[in-house]
Amino acid sequence: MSPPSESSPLHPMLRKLQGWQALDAADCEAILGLPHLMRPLKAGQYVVWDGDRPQFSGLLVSGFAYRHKIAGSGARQIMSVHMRGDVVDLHNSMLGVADHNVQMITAGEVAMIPVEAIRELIAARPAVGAALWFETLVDGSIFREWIVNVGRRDSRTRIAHLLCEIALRLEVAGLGERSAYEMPMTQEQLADAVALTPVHVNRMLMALGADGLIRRSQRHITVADWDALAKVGDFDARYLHLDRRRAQPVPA
Amino acid sequence: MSPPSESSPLHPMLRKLQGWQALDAADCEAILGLPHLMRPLKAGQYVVWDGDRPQFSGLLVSGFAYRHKIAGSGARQIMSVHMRGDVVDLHNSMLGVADHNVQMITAGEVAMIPVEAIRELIAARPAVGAALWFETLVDGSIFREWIVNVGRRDSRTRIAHLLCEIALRLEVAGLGERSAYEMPMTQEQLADAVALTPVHVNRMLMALGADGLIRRSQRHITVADWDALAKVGDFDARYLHLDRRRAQPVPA
DNA sequence: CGCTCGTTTGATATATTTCAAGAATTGTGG
DNA sequence: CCACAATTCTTGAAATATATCAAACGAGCG
Repeated sequence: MSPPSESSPLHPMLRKLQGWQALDAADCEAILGLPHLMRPLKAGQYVVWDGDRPQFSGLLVSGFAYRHKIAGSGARQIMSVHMRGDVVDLHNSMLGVADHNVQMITAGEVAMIPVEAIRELIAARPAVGAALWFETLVDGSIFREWIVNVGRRDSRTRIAHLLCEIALRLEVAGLGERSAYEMPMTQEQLADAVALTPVHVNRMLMALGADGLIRRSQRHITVADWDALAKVGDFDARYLHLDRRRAQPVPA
Repeated sequence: MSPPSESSPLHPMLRKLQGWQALDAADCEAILGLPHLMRPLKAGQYVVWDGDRPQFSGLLVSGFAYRHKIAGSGARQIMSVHMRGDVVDLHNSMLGVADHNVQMITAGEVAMIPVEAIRELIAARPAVGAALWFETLVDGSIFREWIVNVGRRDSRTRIAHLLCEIALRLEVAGLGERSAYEMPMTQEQLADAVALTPVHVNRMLMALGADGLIRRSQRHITVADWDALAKVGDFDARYLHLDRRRAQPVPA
């Protein structure tokens, strides 16, 4: 298990948490000093299974992942998409029994942190506890927006909304620009995120292209006019609570 | 502002938090000693408006409330339903700016607790912080289930699922039995919770009745065969994390 | 270079919505 | 406590967004 360092794989998490809550030197040291095991994962591999009693909390160091559940009908519903720096199963590990799956979209690496170490950390350093809490509160806000997206927006709007969310989050994570980025998901996965059929997702992507809102070549998305796409997607970034984030040191 | 006491309106919250986390005498005293203002609210009144910067966190003491957002199309999506003992806007008040509305379904009372007092409490008493965190984690789990419900279940299943959730939560809150309870919402509100049309909700309720799964007279719901309804509703209570709750003193 | 997975397109089916109106229940002012 | 108004619930018929089924096309991979 690694010593604290600037190049620690835990660094993206530290940066993210600092966005939510002021952390002093001791807090930072404690975070970077968390014991962890680096685990390389292939595309499609599960990080947590529904029903598990996870002993570790996974921090996504590279690659993309999603949370999902399988309904009784066999249909899959994706509930969130995650990228570098996201703690992908605080929810499951804190609650004891996983109520959903976490699966890799692409290949990547996850730092596995023992739940016990996290519990001790938040007991010892309340500011870190608060930061982690905020992280889960923002996740909650995103879940709420997804309920609206899936429940009360038509297919076109729904997809445009997801394109906006991913664009913005990639930009904030330093993994692309909102105006041009690489979509990490297939259209089938997109479909399970917006609760539509892959066929229909495809048609709507074509339509958004035909209307000049986006351009695509394979998975590469170019957003011609951000404001227009946001309008079509009924996208108001407030729910991401990015404004709550404090000034950050420039990423390495 | 009230002194701590057995009959404090904050007592239902204490009981709920004790379910998530062991609290010592000092923790309990600190919770019951929280400053608060009792606010009577009429049916339909807003507790928090989307966009507000709430200075208080509302604890629902009596009556029912829900969270909702209005999509760009004007359609409303209800994201959760709340009852006695629920803290209805930790989310909004902790995040600073409300990203959704909280509105009373029925008349009721809300204890308004200053956000500052809560922040001080969690700083001073980490166990209480942990309990509140669990509360929001469980809320998050329910949000995730609702994404699935609204996204990947057909109308009949969706409604049966909601009937089960409400039944069970009423029972746990000591406000009814799962086999016979008073539905606090109109069919129009039900519709906005499951993302359907009121007309269609009505038809499906009639259908569930015709199939002998439930009986209704006005808002009174009788569940003839719980297991059958749960099966039709693809309802697996795990997401409510009730098993995490520890033994409780019998309610007064 | 052939296979597999992902995307694209077309034709048809269907669950749910929309529109409309009547019946029942609840609330309210006199 | 009644009568009227306003919700809420119920039912029917027609419209439509999205799903389903099916097949071809394209691109990455061993």
